[in-house]
Amino acid sequence: VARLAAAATIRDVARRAGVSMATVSRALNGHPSVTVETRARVQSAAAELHFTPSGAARSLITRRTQTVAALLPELQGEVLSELIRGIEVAARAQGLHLLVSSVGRDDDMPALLRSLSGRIDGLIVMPPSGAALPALPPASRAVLLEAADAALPSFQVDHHGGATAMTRHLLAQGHRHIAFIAGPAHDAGAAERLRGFRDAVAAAPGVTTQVLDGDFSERSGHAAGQAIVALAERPSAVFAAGDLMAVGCLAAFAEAGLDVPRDIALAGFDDIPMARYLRPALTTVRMPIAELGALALRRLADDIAAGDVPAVPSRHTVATEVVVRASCAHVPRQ
Amino acid sequence: VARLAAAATIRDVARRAGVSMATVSRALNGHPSVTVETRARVQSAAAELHFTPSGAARSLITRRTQTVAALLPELQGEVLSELIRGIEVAARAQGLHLLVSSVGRDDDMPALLRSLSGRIDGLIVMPPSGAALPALPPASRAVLLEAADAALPSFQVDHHGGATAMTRHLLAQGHRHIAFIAGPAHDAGAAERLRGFRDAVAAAPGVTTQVLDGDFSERSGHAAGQAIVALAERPSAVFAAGDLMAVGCLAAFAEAGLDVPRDIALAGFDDIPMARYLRPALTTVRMPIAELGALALRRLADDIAAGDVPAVPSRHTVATEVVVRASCAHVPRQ
DNA sequence: CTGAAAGCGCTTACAG
DNA sequence: CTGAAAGCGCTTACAG
Repeated sequence: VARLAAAATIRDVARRAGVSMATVSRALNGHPSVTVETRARVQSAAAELHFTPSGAARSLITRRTQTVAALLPELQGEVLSELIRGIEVAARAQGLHLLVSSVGRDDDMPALLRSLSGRIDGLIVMPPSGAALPALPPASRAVLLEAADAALPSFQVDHHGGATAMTRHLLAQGHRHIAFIAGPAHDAGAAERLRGFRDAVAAAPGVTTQVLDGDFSERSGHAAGQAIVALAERPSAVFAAGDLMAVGCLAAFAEAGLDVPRDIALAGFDDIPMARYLRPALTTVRMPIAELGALALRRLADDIAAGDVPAVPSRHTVATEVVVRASCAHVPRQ
Repeated sequence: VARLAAAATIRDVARRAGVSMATVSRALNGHPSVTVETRARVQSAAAELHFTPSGAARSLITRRTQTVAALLPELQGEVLSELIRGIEVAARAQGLHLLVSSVGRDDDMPALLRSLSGRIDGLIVMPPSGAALPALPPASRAVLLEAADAALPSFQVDHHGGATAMTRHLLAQGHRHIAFIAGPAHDAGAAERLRGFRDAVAAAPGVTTQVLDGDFSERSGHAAGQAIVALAERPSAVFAAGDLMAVGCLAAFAEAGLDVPRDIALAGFDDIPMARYLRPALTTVRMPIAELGALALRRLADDIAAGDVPAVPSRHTVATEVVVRASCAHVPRQ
């Protein structure tokens, strides 16, 4: 039976170059105290043998794996890929490998963390919506995403600020009766969006509101849209806490013969890729997801670089942006 | 300055349990030849010290890292997350960690592979569109995605079959003049879709076709749609090689006052999330992306488990599915 | 059933 | 500038 060739080790290179293993190590790692000739000899020996140092062996002695893990919940397609992209690009810029693992609410986080022990230099954790933060090993470097903890650095989207900004935008357009389709109560981000909406309207006298329940699904948005259509006093604008709910709401309005934005304005939150292709295109709140991931990774890399000095916990909030499209039109004053 | 606590090692556990390191290792790894009492003593000592074995040390001696890498191109949001999800879930089921890295066309693949040496048991590679397959280290286990190679196992979507099936669907609906909006020529999948379309119409006598250029972007689909509208003999159906191009095409038709599907039928390929929310909802070809990733991972895991016996190269094709929605209607025979 | 010892493939003070 | 040696934290024949 044929066998896969065994990889060359530093010992093979040393023998071939006629030097010690220590010299091979120094030559290949760019240590200054190596003659140009020696280095050249080592390099060609290494090349001839296709030598690549073993990451495992190196990690064992240097106590660095050049790897970080991202533990992420099962997210919607676009958000997940944006987040991974942001983290991955930043990781590569730092020379770090990225291990990803999704974690469901009933997954065994402790077991996962144990299996990661000695394989990573730190981790980025985004707990599943509504889940408690898992206990992290005391010696581990970690950064939190969309969650906060007194002991760890964390990065969160400013859901409150985004909802406030969008609500102010609607108010500025003249809307005085606004409905809000909320996300699930157990989701911290959804709760913040609702709070942002409430805070913004509280600051605007004479505005009436209506809050409808939703769960971020298109279906729940559709149901909310139907409920809004049936309302005795119909709002002039609807702010859905998630774009998918806005999509469902839009369909319900179309079915009821309501034109958006002429009869009723509609805004969403998330800026999913579909938002700009809807008819009318959806006004919404964009979140810097990739940026969020990149910031977390860079902070983690900094903390790792700091060595065994404990990280100073700190909370960071990243700003959102209102993206104005056709689904919200100015309401002329009566 | 405060310090992060150093993690306990197997030596600490041994001392605490009053046994040798060998016994600790055996007890913790479920080796049968350990007394229940000894195992219990070791386990409680390990628990008290929060001991978790070092992955690096274990990898060095066992020559297994329990980790595989996925080298993926910069994909569109949904495809990337589906693929990662498929691979990740399958990896977890096998007890493997997943390292992900995106690789652009001008990224230094060899350097990346070198930095991965000794950190992974194998890899899944999906080369960027139009890029040559990188040289893989001879000793590495690898599986290819959306590419083929004589020496490696590979998994590919059946683009040709999907395009053929969709074309047949259009033919069966009575369409005799069909336009095809092609993807970029350098993309192997796009070329296969075009070939599938051509093969299907070649088998149907008396059918006229028209092939327009596109690059998978909405913009190029929009341009193609405008060109189709301006055609002297307008086709009764349009098959866009990608959903985003279908979206652009649909917009061009709407601008020209053409109703889909009454005036003209439209089909896409990919089944992006948006497809079902379009008005009319888009008939398209769905690809089992998560399944593709899962199959590749499982094959890789099998090859790894086979030890140093070289893998038998083989090509696998995963089937697609025509998803019929409102954008294609039956054409009554004249 | 358990222990002492060797060794996985590197890096790094310590000498010279 | 270079080498011999120790050691990172494990696992596994080999004895007993």
